[in-house]
Amino acid sequence: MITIKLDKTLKMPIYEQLIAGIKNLIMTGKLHAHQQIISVRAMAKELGINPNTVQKAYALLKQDDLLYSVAGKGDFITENAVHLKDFKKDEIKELFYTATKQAQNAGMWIDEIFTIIDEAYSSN
Amino acid sequence: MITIKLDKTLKMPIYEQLIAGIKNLIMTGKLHAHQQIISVRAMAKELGINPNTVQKAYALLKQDDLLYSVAGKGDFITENAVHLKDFKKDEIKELFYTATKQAQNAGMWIDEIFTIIDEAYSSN
DNA sequence: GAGTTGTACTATGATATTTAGTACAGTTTG
DNA sequence: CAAACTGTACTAAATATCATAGTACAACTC
Repeated sequence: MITIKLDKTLKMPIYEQLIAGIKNLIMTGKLHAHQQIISVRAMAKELGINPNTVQKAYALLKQDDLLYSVAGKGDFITENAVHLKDFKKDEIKELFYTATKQAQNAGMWIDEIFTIIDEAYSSN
Repeated sequence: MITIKLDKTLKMPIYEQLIAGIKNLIMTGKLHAHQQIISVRAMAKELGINPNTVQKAYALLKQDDLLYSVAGKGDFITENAVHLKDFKKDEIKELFYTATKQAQNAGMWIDEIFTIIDEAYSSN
């Protein structure tokens, strides 16, 4: 059973949370190439949101070449999705960059940062 | 001359960017305790935005006990602002945590992360 | 007294998000 | 074949957030 967490109280729009959730399922291998993804209407029902919101997320994923649709059948994961980790790595690198810059402004030492990373990496 | 960068094209609201900018000025020592901050109207004029937007930012900073106002005189930096770095550190720690988790999902090794941090920390 | 300060309103416009409902062509299933 | 599914494309409405515009008032400075 595939589960995606949504938090309506967050500022982040539902469709973005859904996209992030699906990307995560792909990266963690829970969704693989050519596998069919749950239908727009079924996903909406399962998450308790509007089908239009799901469709928006799927459309954007299709635009990013992570999903392709077969008329009348459904949506499937693309081959290209394998490279998601590579694209994601660039985004993550940017995350670390801005976080590090903020840490410097806050007067943190690099060893302090390393300790945090170590702690986060080891924890489950 | 104190400058704060605003980018209207960003998704982040102007008032939040302003708050971040002021916090940064405090943390870098460009604004110190009991120092008067530029008035609501003057700040608005200088940044080319509406006074109401500045007021919103100031009100939130006051709520966070980083500013206090003296009727008829203006707004000033609180003593408490000295501890901004400590609060900020907790937020930054959270940033590193989520980034590290995402990095793990993307299949990055901890050494890879350390290299990025090192690079970011050394660059200006 | 004139000009400044913060603060408190009302009102408006723009935009983004989400939901609701309807419709249609293609495919699968019974 | 017919019913039930698929993605897709609309219109419409409700809601929330953000930013702007304008006005007003009490307190303070010069």
